[in-house]
Amino acid sequence: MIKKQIRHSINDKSLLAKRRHQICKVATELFMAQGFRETGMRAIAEACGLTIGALYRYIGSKDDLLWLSTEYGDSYHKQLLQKMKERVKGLSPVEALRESIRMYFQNVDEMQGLYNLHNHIVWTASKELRQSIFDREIQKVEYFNRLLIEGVNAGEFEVEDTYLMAHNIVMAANAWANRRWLLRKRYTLEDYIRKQTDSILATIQVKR
Amino acid sequence: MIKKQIRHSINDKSLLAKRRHQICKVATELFMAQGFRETGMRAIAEACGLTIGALYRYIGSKDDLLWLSTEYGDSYHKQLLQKMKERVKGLSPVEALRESIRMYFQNVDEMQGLYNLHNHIVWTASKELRQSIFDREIQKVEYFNRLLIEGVNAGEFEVEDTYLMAHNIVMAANAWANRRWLLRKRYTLEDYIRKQTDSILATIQVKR
Amino acid sequence: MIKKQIRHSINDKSLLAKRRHQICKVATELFMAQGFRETGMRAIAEACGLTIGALYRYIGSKDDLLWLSTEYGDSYHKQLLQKMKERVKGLSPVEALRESIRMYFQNVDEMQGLYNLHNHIVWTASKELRQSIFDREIQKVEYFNRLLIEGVNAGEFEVEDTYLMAHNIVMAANAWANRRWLLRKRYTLEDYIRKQTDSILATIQVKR
Amino acid sequence: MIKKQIRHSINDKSLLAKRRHQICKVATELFMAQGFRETGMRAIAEACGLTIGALYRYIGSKDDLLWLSTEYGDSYHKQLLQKMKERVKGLSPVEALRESIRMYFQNVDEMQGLYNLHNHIVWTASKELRQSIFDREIQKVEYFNRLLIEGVNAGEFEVEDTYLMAHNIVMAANAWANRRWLLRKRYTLEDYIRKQTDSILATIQVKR
DNA sequence: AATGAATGAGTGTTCATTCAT
DNA sequence: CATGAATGAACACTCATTCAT
Repeated sequence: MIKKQIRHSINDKSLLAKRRHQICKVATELFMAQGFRETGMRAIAEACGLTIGALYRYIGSKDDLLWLSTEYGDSYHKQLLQKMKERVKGLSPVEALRESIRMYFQNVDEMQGLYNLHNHIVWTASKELRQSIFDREIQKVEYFNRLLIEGVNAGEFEVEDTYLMAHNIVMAANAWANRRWLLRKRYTLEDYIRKQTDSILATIQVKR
Repeated sequence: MIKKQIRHSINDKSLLAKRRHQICKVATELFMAQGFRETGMRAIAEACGLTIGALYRYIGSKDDLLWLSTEYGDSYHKQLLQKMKERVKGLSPVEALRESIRMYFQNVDEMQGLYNLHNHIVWTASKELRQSIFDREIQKVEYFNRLLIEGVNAGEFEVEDTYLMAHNIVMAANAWANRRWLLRKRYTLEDYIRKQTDSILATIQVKR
Repeated sequence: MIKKQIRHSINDKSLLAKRRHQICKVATELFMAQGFRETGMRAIAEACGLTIGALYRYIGSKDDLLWLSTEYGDSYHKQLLQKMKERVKGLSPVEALRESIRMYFQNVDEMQGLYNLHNHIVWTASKELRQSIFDREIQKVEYFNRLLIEGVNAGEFEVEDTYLMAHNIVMAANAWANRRWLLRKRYTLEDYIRKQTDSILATIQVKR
Repeated sequence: MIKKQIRHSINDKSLLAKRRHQICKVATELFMAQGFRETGMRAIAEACGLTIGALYRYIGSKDDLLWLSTEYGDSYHKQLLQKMKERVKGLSPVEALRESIRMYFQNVDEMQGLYNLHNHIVWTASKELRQSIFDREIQKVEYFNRLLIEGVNAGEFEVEDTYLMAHNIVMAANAWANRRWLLRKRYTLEDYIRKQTDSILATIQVKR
């Protein structure tokens, strides 16, 4: 991950971290609700209960907020990947896939705002920021790709193109983030996870 | 479709229509290339060969251009739906699905810019505009849903949740619009269509 | 002279020229009175009877005002040099020097604001701007240097270092621009010119 | 010299004096290097090894630093004047002038930064500060004026206007401070001093 | 019907200064 | 005495929109 040094003028590290977390959260929500360009720094500051001057002690620029949010996203992304890897140790391919999908979709549900924001800004962001966001998605695709390949190798799955299937899984998760309001009319998260998983397994599982 | 009355001050109706079409086309292209906020009215006027003052005789505000572009998209959407319906008349459910997916994905490929623009602005747009954009997507989901239901009724398909499957088809099309640069590294459009279609049919087709 | 293309969005060229002249004059006065950094664009706009938006239709940035003022200065500088050259044609070295000094000092008196501004900003300006300002001064030094050399060649003057003498003449002119308030207590412009000229001639004129 | 009472909140007078001296030195250097407006209080505090809050216990405002730097300059100015007066005791007018010019020009060379800073800020400074800076220059002019008058009285010099000549000497010194980079291409400091002195003496010295 | 100069609220950002701890 | 987080007015600049011509 490309890391960006974000300017600040706060000595107290724990205060910096705490406030940045809050700022990032608030900004993400506002950006989501109104768009990046449409959200003013004054609105962010106000929503954080800070003055504009105080806000700028914790970040260097408006763009930094985007970087901050990708960094947060990145740490959560890494945690998720780590947790999934640990969780599936020793599990059968089918169970591994089930569990991974469940964990991933639940993560998307929890972090909905972040996922949507990143999906949104990716089209206007700088090259580096865009790359940084896409990289994470690609890593997730590759994680599921590996899972599927292992299942194929174990003789459990039969998939023509594991990569495409992995990609579809990630797209289904994205859909829960940005079509949620629509899907929720028909499915709970649990329903959605179960049905999508069943559908995938129906496609790839070797019938005996 | 919700229609919006867009202010103007032109008596000659055919001139109004002609100019609006041009303005909409130019604006849509600029929005796609640079983003909505990033494209100034001056740039639009210039690209249309109009002055700023003249431009405002044909539209009421910058936001109107978004509406115009939606309407523009809407006409293509209706055409597509119409064409698909005609094309599948008399075809077997499998063929109908194959053809519809092919036509739809090809349409997405051709109109990529418009799909991306609308996918993007949907998050910033006013409630009505957002609704108008999503409505089209829902109509597509419903089109595929009907196709699947007909296949099920005909005993050709076995699908637990047709709506979800239809939704996944639409998401796969969207993916071709906004992950194209990534997918193109692995698939041609033809590959992508064939593989996605095969995968879907593998899931739902009744084995005999 | 390095020329800078200054952004604007005015079609009417004569209006552009007229307004720019006014803006430049006003800005020069304000910069002189309060300093460059200390003078806000709003103050300039107000002093011009323009709104801030209108001001920016004639210039591209605050720095442009500095460039504009150097360009004006440059055209006056060239005119002065031209006029001096024409004036001294056929004159004796002594008369040529007398006339040149008179014309130059009078020019400094008239354009006092411009001379002072340039003397002032030269220390904070960009490299190019600084060069552009100094170049003019150097040209003046060289003009007087040539005059002195011609006098020496004609056997009229006896000067150890013509360049230094030329430099001193230019410094004496500068002094009238930026120590004016002090010198005026003791001398009228005419006094100052006459006394400085006499002093110079006393130093360099060959005694017979 | 006008003195300004500068606010502080320190009881220990020797600490106040010590710190102020340091602050003034550091600030003057930064102002010379980057300009007054361009140098932030934070940078000054940091360069002094103080916190922003501590800095403000020793001074009342940023402008005070300019006063402090003037006072600093003033002490050097007084020293110079004192030294020159002592040096010329018993010397002939010619020698007194030679020595004074040499000492003065060397001082300008050494303190170049301070001279330039004050020459620069004089145009932005408050009325009182400006007066304070100019006063020193006037004192120097008067010093040389007296020297010249004494020479005239002694029958050694013949000068129409001693004040103007004294003023020219001070301007020549200033030129070495703010045209140094240009003059250095042609003259060493020694050259410059000698040539200017010779030129002056050639003008004023009574020929026998 | 067309022009384009004018408007002015709004943008992101800075920085001298204060004051609770 | 020292700290440094907080303040908020000010800055240069933009741009959708209006309206006299």
